[in-house]
Amino acid sequence: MPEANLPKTYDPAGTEARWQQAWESSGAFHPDPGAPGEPFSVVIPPPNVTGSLHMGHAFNTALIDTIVRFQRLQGKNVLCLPGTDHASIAVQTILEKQLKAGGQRKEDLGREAFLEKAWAWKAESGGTIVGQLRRLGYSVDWRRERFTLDAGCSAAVIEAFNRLHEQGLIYRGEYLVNWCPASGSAVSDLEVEMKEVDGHLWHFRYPLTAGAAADGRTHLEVATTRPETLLGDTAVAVNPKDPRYADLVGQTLTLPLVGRQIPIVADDHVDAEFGTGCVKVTPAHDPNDFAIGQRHDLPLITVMARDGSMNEAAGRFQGLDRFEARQALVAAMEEGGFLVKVEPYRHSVPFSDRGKVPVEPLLSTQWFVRTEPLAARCREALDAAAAGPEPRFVPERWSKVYRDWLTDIRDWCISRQLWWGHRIPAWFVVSETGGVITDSTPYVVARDESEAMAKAESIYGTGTHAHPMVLEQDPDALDTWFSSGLWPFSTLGWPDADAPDLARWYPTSVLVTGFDIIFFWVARMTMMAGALMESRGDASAAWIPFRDVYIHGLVRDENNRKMSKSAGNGIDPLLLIERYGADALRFALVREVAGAGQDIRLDYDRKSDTSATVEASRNFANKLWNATRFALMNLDGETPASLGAPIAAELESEDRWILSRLVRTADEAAELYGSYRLGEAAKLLYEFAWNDLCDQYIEWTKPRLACEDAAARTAARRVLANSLAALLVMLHPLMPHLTEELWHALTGSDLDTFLALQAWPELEQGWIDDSYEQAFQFGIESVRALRNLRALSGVKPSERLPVGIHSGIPERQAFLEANQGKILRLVGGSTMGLDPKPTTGQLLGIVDSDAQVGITVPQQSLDAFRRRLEKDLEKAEKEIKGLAGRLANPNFGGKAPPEVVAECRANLAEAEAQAEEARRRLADLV
RNA sequence: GCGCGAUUAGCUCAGCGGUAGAGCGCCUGCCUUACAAGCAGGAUGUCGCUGGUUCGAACCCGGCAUCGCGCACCA
Repeated sequence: MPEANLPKTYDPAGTEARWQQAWESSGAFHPDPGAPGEPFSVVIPPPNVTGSLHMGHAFNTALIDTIVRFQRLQGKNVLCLPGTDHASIAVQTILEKQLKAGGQRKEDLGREAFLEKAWAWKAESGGTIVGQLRRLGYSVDWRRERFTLDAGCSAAVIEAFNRLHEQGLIYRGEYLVNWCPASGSAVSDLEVEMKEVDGHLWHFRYPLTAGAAADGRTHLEVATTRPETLLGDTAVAVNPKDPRYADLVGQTLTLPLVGRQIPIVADDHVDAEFGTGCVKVTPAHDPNDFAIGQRHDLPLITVMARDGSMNEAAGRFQGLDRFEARQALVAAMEEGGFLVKVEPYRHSVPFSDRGKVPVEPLLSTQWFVRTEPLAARCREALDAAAAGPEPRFVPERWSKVYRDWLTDIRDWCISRQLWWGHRIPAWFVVSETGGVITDSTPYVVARDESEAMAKAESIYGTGTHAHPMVLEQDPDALDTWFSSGLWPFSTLGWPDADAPDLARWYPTSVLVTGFDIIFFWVARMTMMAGALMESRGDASAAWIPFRDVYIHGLVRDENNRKMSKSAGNGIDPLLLIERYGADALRFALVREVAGAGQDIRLDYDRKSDTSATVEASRNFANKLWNATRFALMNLDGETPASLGAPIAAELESEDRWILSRLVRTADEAAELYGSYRLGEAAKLLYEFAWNDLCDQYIEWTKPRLACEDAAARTAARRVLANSLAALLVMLHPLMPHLTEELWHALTGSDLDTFLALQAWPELEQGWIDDSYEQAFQFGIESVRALRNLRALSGVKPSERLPVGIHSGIPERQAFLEANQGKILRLVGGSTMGLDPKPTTGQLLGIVDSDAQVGITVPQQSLDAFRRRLEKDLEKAEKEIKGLAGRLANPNFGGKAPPEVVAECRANLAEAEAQAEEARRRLADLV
């Protein structure tokens, strides 16, 4: 519990743990779908259970939690739902690596034992992750925590697969897929990363079957970066417009080493300008060649096995690994006189994201999602929604990236030859094909085995077919992103259309995620929703699973590299939390965010595990701590509630000023938070708290808090207590633990009442007042000018000196008379004169053209003072020159808006007056 | 090749038509009892280069340069 006397420095560790525990055990963030309040919902991007969280997760968490905590303060019925992702291929890769280290393969364990291991891994990693998320103070509903492979999500996957299949949106077929030999699985296009590598371009001679052409040519020359695929060549292609080869099209070549006769075909794909203009065509091993093969009805010859070695079709190269085969083949070609030359060649090679090896385009029978109809629906929602694009991207530019990807999209290969994941709900009728699964084994898609059996019976259960009917479920698993694509509705209870959470919180309010998974995840979710949630919709796109998509940048390290586990430059968020506190880390991350979703850079010293950025936020936390400590010391047991709201009649200058600033800040902060400009909200509140409340208000009001006059003291207490309480509420989304702690200390609220569930401050708009703000600003500037003179004078700070301030403006004079005592205290003055006449022994300074200040000093430090005056003069003269130049331009007077011209004139007069004043002072000095 | 972003104080970044700001760092002085994780005062910039639009450009438009990212790729 908050201590009556707060210690001098804030210690986050105990405080944070205490409130995390209190929030969770009280169910503070466990919303009731039946409760009132506008619904606001977020499902968090589920982290992969691949180990522990990195800074990117902490960043994402800080942003989401700031948003949902703000919305809670707005009185909405907020659901923030947490969970984790089973990360099929990533986790399986980790586990297989572990097995390999122990000299085992997954086949040695068997499917069941392997899955047990995987679940054990999930339990450990998931536990670590959830622990880390708790340490950040995430205000999610842990009672609704989900896992993409839990019973509910699995049921959703089966249902989704069946419905998509029924709609003709899932099909099975043999196509060229990206095969990852390391994982032993197909992967999708998105899981392939193009990398530049230094390779070679081998030029080969393919002899004409006819011996020699009319012009005497005996062969064509082709070039390749992958000689081993030669064994699967079934044609050589040239451009149809290429005059060099026009007469050869239709003839055949003899494929070296193999002896196969392959045709010369004409195809537009071939660039006549590149190389010799002849391309070898290997339809079974290259996507472009596959397309050429389709157009020319070429045979497909697969020469490679799934482990990346050469197969029986490779003849004498069979059994060799694909890279060994390359060497062997080149050697054989050279020996046979078919090698023309070898050039070094830098080119892009597709690599598997997970396996980190080159992927092999391979013919394979897999399951696919037909994406175009789904993508079309998403594009329509983006372009045609009456109420604006759905979803709405923030920043908007990402919608173009999203749309472009949904245009010309290719079908999505969803089957994976993996064990860890959702097993595909399809059953092969193996009794039809001798007990084994082949590409031609018939299958049924069903919700479970008994439904599958019933379906199979109805189709194959008659007459000629084998009995008894034997089914075997497809051994393959689904792409992880298939279940992730259902996340916004599977977590809310889908496919139960009547699930209360689904009814209340779907579609979700905002999705907050990094741009790197727009394709993987964001687009998959909208596509899935288009097929499965569309029935919800009326005319509008109510099925789109989130209204807004807030895209944030990546966290980069001190060298501007993306922080990632694989690069080894990640920073464990817990390290920084332990050193500075979760609030400091959160505030630092959010504060770094610029408006446009730029990447953020977190500076970090790896030797000492320190970060200047986070430290600055920690210091801010400590500042708030001490401001509250100061308030408590002066409130004498009173609270904002017991004191009541400030009363206009008893307010002094600084009260009116801080209240005006407070209301403005609250309005602006609400606007910024609500429009996802979180970094700006953080900076605004930081400045208000530190500059306005602490540096100015508290300092000006100290004399009243200490004075004998009970009425004056109470007035000051009211303003201080209320301003601070409002500030703590406004900062709560950014620094939840600290503000919860301080708010309890300040308000004396019960333990089971939470700041997290309070309302955003309701403040009197009437407190906003420009004239008070201006008058007080004059006070601030006068004090600064006097302090500056003192600093120049070299007089000991402890020595009190007579000061003078002069202004010709009645309001200012009134302000000065009313605040003499406070000003004297702030500048270390002994007496204050309001006399305009400079006297000898005074150092004089300028506030503006109206106001001058002076201090009386025993000995003047004339050199420093002169330098200051010269500098003032120089500055004023420079300004005069600029302003006069502008005014002298006849076009300026004619075309610029009158108020700009007037302002310019006023500034000129001001600068001239200041210059004049400075000259006079300089003359006096001599 | 197509597209996107960045280029502002020593560092990290705001600002996006009226003559430049913050944090950190730096200089000077302060343990002024809320806070030295602090206070006060101060210094620091041909706003990447180059044309143009405008009375006026860090900001708008056209080039160029450098860095970074995405997509597509020619064997």
